[in-house]
Amino acid sequence: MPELPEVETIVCKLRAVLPGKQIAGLELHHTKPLQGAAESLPQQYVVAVSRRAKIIQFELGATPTAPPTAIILIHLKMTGQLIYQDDQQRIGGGHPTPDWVDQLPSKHTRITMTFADGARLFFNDQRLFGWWKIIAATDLPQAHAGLGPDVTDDTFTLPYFQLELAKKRLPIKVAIMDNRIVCGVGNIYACEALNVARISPFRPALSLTEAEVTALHQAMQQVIALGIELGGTTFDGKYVDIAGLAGQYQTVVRVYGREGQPCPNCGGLIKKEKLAGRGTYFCSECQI
DNA sequence: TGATATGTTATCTT
DNA sequence: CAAGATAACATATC
Repeated sequence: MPELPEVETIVCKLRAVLPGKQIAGLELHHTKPLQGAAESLPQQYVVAVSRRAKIIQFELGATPTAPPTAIILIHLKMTGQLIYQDDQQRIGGGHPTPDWVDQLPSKHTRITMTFADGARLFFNDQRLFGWWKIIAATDLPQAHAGLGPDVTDDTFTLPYFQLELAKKRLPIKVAIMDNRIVCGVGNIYACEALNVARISPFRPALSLTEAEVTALHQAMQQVIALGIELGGTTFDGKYVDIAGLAGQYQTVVRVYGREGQPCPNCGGLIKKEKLAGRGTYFCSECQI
């Protein structure tokens, strides 16, 4: 489920509670999602919680303020959730399912992380696409190899974007969802950004004019920033009111999931077609 | 029953 | 070799 705004939201919430906590252990309910040495984790402290692309990072050290020596990398993929629970509160987020409110661990809980103070962090994932990787801090650059700049980062500059697009004949929507070009734009926000910029998802990337690339660059940053501000997107009517877990971007969504409805730019008909295997929503009038 | 799903990557086919 | 399309991962829901 999660796109970058949802991941960023989870990271912010966990950053408020995890740093300083000492890990007691990991309980593996399923072996597939975990790679790396889980036996090295007990006694380690969470020093920081960070993010790169859609990868959540728990930086671990021997004391609460030590430089991190190991990092847990977590990818939620389509259906992952991270839910933190102590005796006061339940926070976190990810794919909206009954596990948000049910007793945990549930049948979808793959990993439970326990802390010395009794708090627990549950990793739930219906489809088992998500993963945890435990690596040495020195291996972090290797783990990020091949990733382009984050859409939220200063390094995602307009000249860089122009240069990359000028090389590709790919449909523009496929290009902006390619992590080698730019990280953090998933299917929902790709559709949204192209609508804001009034560009057809099917246009070859290198066919965009300089003005169009500029508008798209800005639109991508704008829709991602709004997504983060609203705490991500929760496309599930049952859980939208659950404080601490649901996002609100779905209340301002422009085209995604709105086939047959009017375009917010021009009132034209929003259509849905398949592009590179993904549902693609766009205005048939103004996205040219 | 079949289509679809907010992600990424391997493997085909041109 | 490269671009582009398709399949694959595994499960749930409509």
